[in-house]
Amino acid sequence: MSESKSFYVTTPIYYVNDAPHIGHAYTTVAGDVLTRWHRQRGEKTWFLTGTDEHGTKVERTARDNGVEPQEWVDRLVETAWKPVLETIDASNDDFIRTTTGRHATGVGAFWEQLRESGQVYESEFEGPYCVGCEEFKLPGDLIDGEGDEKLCPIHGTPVEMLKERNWFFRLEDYTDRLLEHYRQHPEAIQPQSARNEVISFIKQGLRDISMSRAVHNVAWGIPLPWDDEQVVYVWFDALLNYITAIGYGAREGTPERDRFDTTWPADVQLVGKDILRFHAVYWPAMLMAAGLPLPKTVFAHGWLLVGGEKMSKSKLTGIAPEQIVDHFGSDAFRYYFLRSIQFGADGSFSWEDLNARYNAELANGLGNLASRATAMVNKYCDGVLPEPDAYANADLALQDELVAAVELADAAMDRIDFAGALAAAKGFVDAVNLYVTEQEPWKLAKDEANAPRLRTVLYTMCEALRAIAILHNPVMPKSMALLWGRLGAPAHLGPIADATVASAGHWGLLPPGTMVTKGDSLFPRLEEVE
RNA sequence: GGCGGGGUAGCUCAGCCUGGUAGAGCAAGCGGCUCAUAAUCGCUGUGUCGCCGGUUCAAGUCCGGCCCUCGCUACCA
Repeated sequence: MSESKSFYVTTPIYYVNDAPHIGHAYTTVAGDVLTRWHRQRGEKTWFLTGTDEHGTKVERTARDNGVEPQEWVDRLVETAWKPVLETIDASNDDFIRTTTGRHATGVGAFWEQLRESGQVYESEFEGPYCVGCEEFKLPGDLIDGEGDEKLCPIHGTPVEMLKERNWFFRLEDYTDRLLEHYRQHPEAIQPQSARNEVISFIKQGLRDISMSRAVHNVAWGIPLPWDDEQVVYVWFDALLNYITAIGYGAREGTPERDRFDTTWPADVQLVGKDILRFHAVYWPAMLMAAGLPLPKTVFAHGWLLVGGEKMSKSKLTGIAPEQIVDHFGSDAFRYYFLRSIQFGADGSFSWEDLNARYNAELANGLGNLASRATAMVNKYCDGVLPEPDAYANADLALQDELVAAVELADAAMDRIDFAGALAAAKGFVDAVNLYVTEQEPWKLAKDEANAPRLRTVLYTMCEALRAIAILHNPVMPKSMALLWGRLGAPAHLGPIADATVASAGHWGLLPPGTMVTKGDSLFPRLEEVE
């Protein structure tokens, strides 16, 4: 079995109880674009997303809504989470839910294995407990009362220290191994700032951590195979989705096992910086404990800021993806967030900025260029792509710029630098617009003697657009497929999804004679919103 | 408190590692062009580069101190 390994990309699994907002969509889009780019390099890929569905909160809201937890999460997944994937045009290969059998089986097997190898042991967890909430509280969530007293933030009543019997994972044993791993693999946590935080956290020394909860406190979870009074604590259930989804634990010789062998380890695991520690400390320690390879890169991206603050429901700054997509379309949504925010840093979102960038770069830039080219081929050549005459210096210079742009974009994608890749692509669009203005094909068309030159210029424009379509296809698959069709490319070059990144830089692949059509604007100019 | 980001043009940001007295895009103004989605192309920036001090012939750029802001500092996503 030496089948090639897939380039494996994951998003976090989203907590079903949350309302999907553009922050979730941002992560998913990033994963989708990264995957599509690698797919267009001709690599085998696998892109996973899904939902995290266990825990107290889900259990409680289900009860509040008068339904069983399973019914509740089924409803949320079908009405909220899966539709978002359609909205943003995600091309995930799979969708994992933590309440499904394939996940639960894998989780049980995983922890059973760790228990057998002595890495899980029984002990007591002690923490602040609120009787009103009937649950343990986080020290950081408590509010100060009189003296040393701590109060429950919900009930305002004093919490009491309570003990609970739990199973613990020997996290402490991995302190040095994790530090050593990150020393040897600086690319394993990106960006650098995220890596620093994780390393300084680990350097404090790790402590063993409770990986289960008593059923009488949290019933909505995956039971421990060896202790029916305990369920797996949500994080130690959720993290495992990345391997259960691709067949972890499947028997040798099965297709599932095959999938696992050719997919794990993940190449890029995208996470929001708020859940970095779980992914860069607990998760790799768990994998080490199970003798599995570690993900190559965990990339923590920043938050979307609205009005300078982290988006939040309580401040009513949570924005649903549809709000944007309904007006601008999924392609523009995808383009905007990846283009205007340095991946890894926090980024400001504003409707004004979105609108401005849409009009400047998509409508006036790329879209208008497509209009110019297709309109002129129709006007001057009856819609038939002309055969170019001898190339002049300006044409050759543009061809060189294309080669450079493809290289820049490809290298940027290797760094998971979406903004860099799109900047390179935009640079080429600008170069082509300038080329058109300087070559003045509309003047050439006025004199029959210039017909050969006109043909060359028109061909160059369309061929440049072919490359532009490929370069932007991972980000804007819908409109680039349209553009591909307008150029008459499908009949000769096949679907755009099959066009490789490398072929974008090979000049002259679009054969003269194709039918070029004008069509509606790819990105119509839009009025200000809000 | 400790650690880590960030503080640069009206807005969003790059530059700082490898010092040479400041850049991009957007917005605004003027001009060119007319194939195109009133689009495109060119020209136009007097900014205390958070503050103070130091090193240097020369400092957003290196060093020290300070201020503001965001985040991390163990079992909440």
